Amino acid sequence: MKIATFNINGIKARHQALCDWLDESDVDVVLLQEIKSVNENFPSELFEDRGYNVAVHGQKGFNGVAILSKLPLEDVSRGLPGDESDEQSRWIEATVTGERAIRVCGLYLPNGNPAPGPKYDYKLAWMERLRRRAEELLAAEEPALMAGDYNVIPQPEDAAKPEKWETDALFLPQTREAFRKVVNLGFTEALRARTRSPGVYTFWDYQAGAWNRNDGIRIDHVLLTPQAADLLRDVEVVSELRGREKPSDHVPVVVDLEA
DNA sequence: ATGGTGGCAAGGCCA
Repeated sequence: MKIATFNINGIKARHQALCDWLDESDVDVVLLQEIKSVNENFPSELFEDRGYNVAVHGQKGFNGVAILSKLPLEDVSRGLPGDESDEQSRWIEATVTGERAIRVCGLYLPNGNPAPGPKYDYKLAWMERLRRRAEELLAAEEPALMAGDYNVIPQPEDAAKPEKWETDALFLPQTREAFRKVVNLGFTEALRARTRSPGVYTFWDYQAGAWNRNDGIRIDHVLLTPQAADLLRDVEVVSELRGREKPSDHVPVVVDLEA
C-alpha cells in the first residue's frame, strides 16, 4: 500500500496538478494539507472519478486537511484532541484496510512564526497535544502512521542553509526538542530510517529562486509506529513535481507499506 | 534592512 503526504498549498489552484500526479502514480492513500478550502468547495468528484474515497476537514481561506483513499475510509476523525477551543483544521485520521488495517493520521502542524509570540506558543501547545495522541497510537500496538507538514526541520542536514533558519520557528531548539519528544516515544521517521538523507528536501520557497538553487528544507515527515515500521518497504520524495508548472512549494513524500 | 513569491478571496493574512 502506497501512502503519500502532500501539502498542496490550495486545492483550488492545484487540483489539476494533483490529478495529473494521481493519474501517473499508483498511490493508494494521499494525506493532503493546506487545502485552503471549506468542505463544500472541495472538488471531491475529481478524485471520486479516479476511484478515491474522500474525507475532508476544511476551513475558510487557510489550513485544511483531507484524505483521498482507494480503500474505504473507516472511523474518520477530524481535529486533534486536547483543546476544544481550537478552531483550526489541522488534523484528520482514518483507518484503511488492505491486507492489513492501517490507522493513517494527516497533520498540518502550525508554522509558529514569528517566534517568540502567540503563534509560537500555539505551535508548542499543538505539539504537546500531538505527543499525547501519539502516545495513544503507540499504546494500541497496531500499524499506524502520522504524516504531514510538520513545519519542523529536525537537523541541520535537513536544510541547505541551516544558518538561515537559526531564529525561525521551524528550527528553534525548542521546536526540534518537541519533535524529538514525539519521535522518541517509539516512532520510526520513515525517510531518516531509509537514508542519512542530507540534501533531501520537501519544501522550497517560491521566493528568490530557492528551487533552482536547491535551497530547500525537509519539513514533511512520516512517523511510523513499530508495527507499521515492520511493514515499510520503501520511501520516496517526489521532488520532480517542484519543477513543473504552477507547483506547490512542497512535494509529496510516499511510503510503501507491505499492507 | 529590505524585498523577494504565491494562495485565498476580495483586504489583508498567512506562509
